[in-house]
Amino acid sequence: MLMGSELPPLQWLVVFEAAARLLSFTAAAHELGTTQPAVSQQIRALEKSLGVALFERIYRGVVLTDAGHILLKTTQSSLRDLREVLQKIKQKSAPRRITVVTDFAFAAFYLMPRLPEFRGLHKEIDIRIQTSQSGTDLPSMDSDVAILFGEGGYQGYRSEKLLSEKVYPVCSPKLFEEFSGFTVLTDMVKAPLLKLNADISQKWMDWEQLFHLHGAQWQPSDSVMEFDNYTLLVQAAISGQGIGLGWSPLLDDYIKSGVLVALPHFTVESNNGYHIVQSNHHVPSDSTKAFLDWLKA
Amino acid sequence: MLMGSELPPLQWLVVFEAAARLLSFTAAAHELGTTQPAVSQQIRALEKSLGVALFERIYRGVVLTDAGHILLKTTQSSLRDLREVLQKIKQKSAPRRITVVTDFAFAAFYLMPRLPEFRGLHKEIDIRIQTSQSGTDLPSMDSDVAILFGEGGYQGYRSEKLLSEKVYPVCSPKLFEEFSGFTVLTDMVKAPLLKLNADISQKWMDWEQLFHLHGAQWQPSDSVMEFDNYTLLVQAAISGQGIGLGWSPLLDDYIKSGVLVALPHFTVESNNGYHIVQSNHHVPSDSTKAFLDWLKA
DNA sequence: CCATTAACATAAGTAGTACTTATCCCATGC
DNA sequence: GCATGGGATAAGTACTACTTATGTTAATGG
Repeated sequence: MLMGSELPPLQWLVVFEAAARLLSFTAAAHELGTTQPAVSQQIRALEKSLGVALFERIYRGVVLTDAGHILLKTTQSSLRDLREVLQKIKQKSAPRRITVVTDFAFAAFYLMPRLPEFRGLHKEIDIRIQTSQSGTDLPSMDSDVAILFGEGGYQGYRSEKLLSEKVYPVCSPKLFEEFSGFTVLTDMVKAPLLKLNADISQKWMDWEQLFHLHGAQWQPSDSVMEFDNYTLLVQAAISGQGIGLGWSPLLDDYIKSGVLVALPHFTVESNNGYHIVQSNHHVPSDSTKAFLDWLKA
Repeated sequence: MLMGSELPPLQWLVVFEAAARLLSFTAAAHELGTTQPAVSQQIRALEKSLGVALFERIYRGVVLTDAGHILLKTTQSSLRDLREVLQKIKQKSAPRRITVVTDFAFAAFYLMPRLPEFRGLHKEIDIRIQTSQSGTDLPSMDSDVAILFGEGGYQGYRSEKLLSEKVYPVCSPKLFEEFSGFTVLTDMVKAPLLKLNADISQKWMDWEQLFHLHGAQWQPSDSVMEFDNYTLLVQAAISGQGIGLGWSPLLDDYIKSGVLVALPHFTVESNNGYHIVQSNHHVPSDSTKAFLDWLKA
């Protein structure tokens, strides 16, 4: 008997993959160098262990059920990954593709603009960026390295601080002139404040904390615009709709090019920041090391 | 004997994973409900079939070799994926996480800004965006859906046009005033033209084609700035450094908010565009369908 | 310095699984 | 209504892989 959470014999999945791809038990048997009854029996066993039909038996052939389709997709990608890595190990060649997991803001404002530079240095390495809304879902990430915002110290992972959180208000040059610079904090409420929606911003600094750190009291006023997304907030700031919070160095390029103006008087820092997070159990490949060296430089 | 490209018995990998995780054959045997020699033999067989040592035998235990580390990473993620999907199928529950593969520009300018809206509609679905520099590497993508730029008609895939390529020059409002609008094409060479580096732009329209389609001759001049990355080019356009090419609707938000001004006289369209690409063999899940319906609306 | 211990390796017998061969069954098409 | 081509079933067999028993190794302690 099979235990609930245990895997069935994985050979069954190899047989299933061939049969599902070819939509024929006979053809699958031929490809696998075995016989049709062997395939038939293994598929039957797999279906029994799952309690779900994977194929519908039709006249002269089979078609996949919904469950079969779902299983095929994952089976193919997993088997392909395994085949690939086993091949690589046989040839003793290092992996050339690295996957980086991070959040939308870091990907869009920091990583993507800089990646071509890395590509210039290491043409042979292909970087895949993976972003997810459920940002810190560490256990399910099958990445070489993650770059996550937080306090650091992730259980079961090595983490290293890449950037400390450093926040300053930013606005368009036009708005900056209009108010002839903002010299005291209370000036700022004259302009609309651009704010990230609470469940998006997660651990990021918000206006309330910034005011508090400067010894001022934040009072929610009408002149606040909420955004679901940092990209949209930055766009609004650029177009002069209000004052946003800028993370250094995410927005450095925008400030350098004059699209945004920083109000450095009101800069605040915290113990949070972006961390390079890697699994304890994995030794980084040479490609990963090259990427991290470049990132830290 | 084992054929070159074939997989070894996958049970070996399950045993390997346990042994590598626990760094003990005895403990792995205990976890798997078997005996230490069984583990020892399977590891030996796996190492023999790969021709590489996976463990280094040290006093009272084992440690992973480099090859062992590499194999562990992929093995863990693949086995986790398989366990997950088999569990899901047993419970007859639909997948709730979908992975979208696309290019940097589409991700940064179109998808990411709009995703919070989708999240509002479907809180239970977690969207993962995966971008890669080797954009159209279709066979190796294990995604639910890809959104790729090109002509459509990918071998072995269903594709459906999402957006037609529609390009117009864009610049900052300031530059636009400065030249009191650009009314004829040749006006445009007065300002610096922002250009994507050839090996990045791939199939995208470039200035040469745009001039050609308007019956004008493009002559490379000094007033051209090259960029490795569309994000950087757009930043330069926003900050008034020159005229860039804007893809509709990627930059619509910027134009709507007044950060950029479009020069619609010179709009050109092509048969290229962004296509929704899905594998022929996979039936989209309900989550995927919901995402695609939202995307097309 | 030798005995003990705790890890993995090896060897050989055994048990159980899974493959093969042969046959059956069913739906279609001529 | 018979031939065809696909999968299902059944039973014997062969082979794989597990178990038990023993060997090997290296560090520790008396």
